[in-house]
Amino acid sequence: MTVSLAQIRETSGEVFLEGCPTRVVLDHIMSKWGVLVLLALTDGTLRWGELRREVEGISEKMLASTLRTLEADGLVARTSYPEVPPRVEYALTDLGRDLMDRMLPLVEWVAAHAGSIVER
Amino acid sequence: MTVSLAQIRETSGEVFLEGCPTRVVLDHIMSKWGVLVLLALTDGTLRWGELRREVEGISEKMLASTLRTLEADGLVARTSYPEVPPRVEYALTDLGRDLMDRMLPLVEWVAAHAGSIVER
DNA sequence: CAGCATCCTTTGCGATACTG
DNA sequence: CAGTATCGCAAAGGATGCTG
Repeated sequence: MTVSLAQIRETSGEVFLEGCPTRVVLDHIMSKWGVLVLLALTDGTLRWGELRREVEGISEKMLASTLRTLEADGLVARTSYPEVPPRVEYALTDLGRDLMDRMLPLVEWVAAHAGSIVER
Repeated sequence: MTVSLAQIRETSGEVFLEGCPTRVVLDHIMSKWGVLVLLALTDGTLRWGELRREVEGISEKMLASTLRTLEADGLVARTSYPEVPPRVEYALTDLGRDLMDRMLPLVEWVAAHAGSIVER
């Protein structure tokens, strides 16, 4: 056992309580589009249009709101260049990269097992 | 860097494509209630009622459907004892424990950082 | 106790059209 | 190009009541 649930309870014993900050952040980063956007940015900086194409199926509305949430959380940095036509780039912050270091093993595991899980 | 996105692309290069199995499983285990139920069961076996009380705020309907999904995915095992009154226990399967080994570090990180993230 | 069925409200989300 | 605004529907989810 490398990690214990007890440790989590110590750090934030409220995980199972409504309105707990952990639940809020969990909802952001583990949302359908949240993970995919974060995952896409793990590759490196991407522009709005690239992001939209990379995360297949995402609507402009959802991309916008997902990015705004992640930016507000300090996980994604938005840089806009004062050019014409406008160019805006999105990248993970240090915090975001820190997060993805923990999330990638999980996503890897899922990617490796998803096939056999779904085919039941 | 311990893991790379490239590895994920190799394992399941379709993560960013619609209908990809990885997306489906991701949606199950990273859903609002999915994580919390899995997390609760990391402690050990729980009965229906205990689960309902542990995961504060979950409705019977959502607990039922979440458990059915996770059971169908082979992550949670349901054991019903032929007694009166009925007793049903839920526990992680080996696959489920394997999954949680990867998810706990992530949840731990979130629990540790959620406070400072939300207060922005 | 451990659920399922039903109804009904709320939310998420897509589609479309428009702007700096 | 990189968004915002508005509409409308379908799905998520809550409340309640019923059952083996």
